[in-house]
Amino acid sequence: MSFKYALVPYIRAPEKHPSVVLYYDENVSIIKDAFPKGKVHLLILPRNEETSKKRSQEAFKDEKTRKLLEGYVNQGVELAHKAFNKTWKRIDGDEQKKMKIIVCCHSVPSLNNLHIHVLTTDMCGKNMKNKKHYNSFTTEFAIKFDEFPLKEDDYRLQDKGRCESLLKQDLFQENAS
Amino acid sequence: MSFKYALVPYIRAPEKHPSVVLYYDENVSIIKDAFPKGKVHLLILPRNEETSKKRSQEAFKDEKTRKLLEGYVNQGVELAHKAFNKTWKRIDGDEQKKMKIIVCCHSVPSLNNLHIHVLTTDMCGKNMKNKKHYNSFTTEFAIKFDEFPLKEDDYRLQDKGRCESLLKQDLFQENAS
DNA sequence: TATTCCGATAGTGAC
DNA sequence: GTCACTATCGGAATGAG
Ligand SMILES: Nc1ncnc2c1ncn2[C@@H]1O[C@H](COP(=O)(O)O)[C@@H](O)[C@H]1O
Ligand SMILES: Nc1ncnc2c1ncn2[C@@H]1O[C@H](COP(=O)(O)O)[C@@H](O)[C@H]1O
Repeated sequence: MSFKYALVPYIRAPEKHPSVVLYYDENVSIIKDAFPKGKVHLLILPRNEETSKKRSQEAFKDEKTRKLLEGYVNQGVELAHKAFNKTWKRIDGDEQKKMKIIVCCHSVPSLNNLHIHVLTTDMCGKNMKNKKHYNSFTTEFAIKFDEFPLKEDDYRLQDKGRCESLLKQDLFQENAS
Repeated sequence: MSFKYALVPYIRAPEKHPSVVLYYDENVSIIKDAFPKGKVHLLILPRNEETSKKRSQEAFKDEKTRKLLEGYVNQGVELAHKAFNKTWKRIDGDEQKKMKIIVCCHSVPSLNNLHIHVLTTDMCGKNMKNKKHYNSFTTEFAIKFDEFPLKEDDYRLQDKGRCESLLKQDLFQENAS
């Protein structure tokens, strides 16, 4: 089996991987990303076989699929917040302020099974190692979940080359003042 | 003083560097290359100031200069053989067979003072570390001493870019059968 | 096409 | 645009009372 199917076990038999799977039901598995790019990094994996085969751009054209996943996205964000707060506290002690979370799909994924990234915005996970990693979450290469469905003329529907070029950009930190 | 003049001390005052200088007289210094690319690697340095300033391509247009150096080249080869035989012996015990020696100048040198490389063909010196090193002695980038004077249309007289491109070639071993 | 140090870049192989 | 490994490539400094 190719590396491209590394997520299959968590889709097929989530019950067999309790140390990785945080939640599962008949629709999704929510797992810890094995190579986290943020302090907390989860993946939401739709279990429906047809959905899992599709690119995010195609799968989330369908409103029913989108609506179904929305609830799980909220749940994933909640899980991420909980996991983050277990290890980290704000210096100012303000527990009302919540860590920002990115919910997105890569416009050109490497793994074949549809997955939604849910990660904290710190970009300082143990496996954040290079420009490609960074840019894959901080540029338009990352399609935010709330951007779906994409407009018909969105280049990320077709132009793989342009998407890939985003990964080669210089590092840029939003809100660096 | 820039690194480009690293050889100056051995030209100006060879008597002060007995551990490096194997031979000197009023015309040349013969020294051990500080970063040998072969098991034995010597440099012949003409001491005449005008000659030392010139590129090999220009200096060896002059027959008198060539003839003067020829004798020292033979001496350098002799010294190289002696040095090599001090450390290495042929498996077949045939002492008639002598180690092959390359006598050449780099078509685009890094150090400013004219120098002739005299080195064994093993290409396995302690400081043979990269493709550039290897190709600088195994391609036309190296102008063999007996090629001088170059023909007027030899690209190595003018085309620095083409010379440099030779250094990027894939490694190739002559007589690898 | 000096050296060393260091970091970015690029190709490979993975069952 | 998986990871991990390796090779390659690229810049900067090199000096000194
Ligand atoms: N075996 C694995 N288990 C869990 N997550 C993985 C595994 N292999 C890769 N990943 C993650 O899966 C994500 C795939 O990214 P992408 O295909 O670009 O959307 C990356 O964040 C990887 O860190
Ligand atoms: N300080 C030094 N003393 C002796 N040889 C040196 C020194 N610095 C560099 N070299 C050698 O000088 C040669 C210069 O090569 P090139 O200028 O390309 O002909 C190389 O073989 C270097 O190893």
